[in-house]
Amino acid sequence: MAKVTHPTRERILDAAEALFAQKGYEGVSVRQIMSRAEADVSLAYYHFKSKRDLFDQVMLRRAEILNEVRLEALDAVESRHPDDAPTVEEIIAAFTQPLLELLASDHEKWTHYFQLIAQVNSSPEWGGELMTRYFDPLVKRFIEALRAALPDCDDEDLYWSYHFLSGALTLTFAETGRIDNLSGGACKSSDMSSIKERMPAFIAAGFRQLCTK
Amino acid sequence: MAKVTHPTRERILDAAEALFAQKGYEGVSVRQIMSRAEADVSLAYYHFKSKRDLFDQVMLRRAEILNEVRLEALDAVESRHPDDAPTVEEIIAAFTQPLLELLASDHEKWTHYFQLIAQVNSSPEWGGELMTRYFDPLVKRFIEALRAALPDCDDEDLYWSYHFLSGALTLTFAETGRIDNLSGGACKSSDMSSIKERMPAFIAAGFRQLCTK
DNA sequence: GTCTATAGCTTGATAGAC
DNA sequence: GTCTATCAAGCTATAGAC
Repeated sequence: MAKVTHPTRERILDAAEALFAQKGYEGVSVRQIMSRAEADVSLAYYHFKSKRDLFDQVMLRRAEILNEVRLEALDAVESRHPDDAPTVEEIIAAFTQPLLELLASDHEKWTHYFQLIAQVNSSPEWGGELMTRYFDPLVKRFIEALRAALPDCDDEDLYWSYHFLSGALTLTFAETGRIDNLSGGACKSSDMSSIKERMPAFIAAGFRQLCTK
Repeated sequence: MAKVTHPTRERILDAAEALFAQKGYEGVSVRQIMSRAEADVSLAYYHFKSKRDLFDQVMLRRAEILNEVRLEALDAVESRHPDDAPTVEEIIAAFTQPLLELLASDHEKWTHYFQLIAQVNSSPEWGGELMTRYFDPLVKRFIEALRAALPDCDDEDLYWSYHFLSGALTLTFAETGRIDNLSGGACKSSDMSSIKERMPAFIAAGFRQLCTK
């Protein structure tokens, strides 16, 4: 059964997502959001309790989808290994590949969401709490899978390796244009095939280095 | 000759740095900054042209120091190799070790600065431009050193590897508390010796994986 | 569900006395 | 350099007609 959603509510969420992604939570007013959504200011408070509630709903909407598709990707990898553990590369790919597929389905909206996540993840005020709230159950499942693939690894190495992965991943999908400037145009933030070819290999090598005796 | 600095101006910069780091540029008012600095609001506009100018001066103050000490660290590594190229590990260590030393000299203030950098780096609005403005000359020198250490590496692999490093580095030094929550206390954001042991090894392995034929 | 109108407050920035 | 006082604008949020 498809979830019934109000088109206005969705338009508000889309507008809020785009503006929060660009300017941050405090950098955007409800008025600017509703102007982009082409609806009256007061409708924001009809559909949501407050600005903060609107932000939380923006975070939640795609977090649920993201957690679902990543979990499916991990399940698929594990079902291909009924008797042994998947490799580190396969597990990291199951963590990153779904992001590329979501981008392929609707680049603009998912880019906004990933930009928002990158800023939340880097925020001392919200990073620890919000990333934990929305993504911890899934991340813990991935960490368990990695532990099985790296049986000699101790917890500290595993968690720090994941942390390095998290930083590289969120910055990369934030598409800030930084690498475009630095490389003088040789690399493009939006070039997803370049990322697909390189990130899992780079990250898996890091995990092996730290987690293999 | 020591640079003459006004104590009030420095107190304003310190207060602004701490608050911008915690809440972001838009999340903080000039009044809050001046309240923390224990000075009148109007003094902000005596010492700085505008809120934005104050922000720029916060960014610049420690960027100059950071670029200087990192450059010295790279020079030191290279002067130990008059005839051959330093290793990838040595170069990455010259990039990360100075941050740990600055933290050891004044943990609180440098932590605020690194938290600010992490948020700027992840911002689509400012990340590309500001990181380029303040850090590009230094980063380009490090990339040239890495190119010499990895002679078969093509530019794209090199720049993407640096980008993954940048994400891991800025998130790690932002000390958001995320890894504390995720690991259930097994790892601590503020545990610099854990970072020192792990980050250069993780990152250098990634560089080698991508940049070695 | 959508609008007008507005309350109550905070913002960035400045003028001018001392 | 430091203060008081203030402005014009923008802010979140709500009340109430339709």
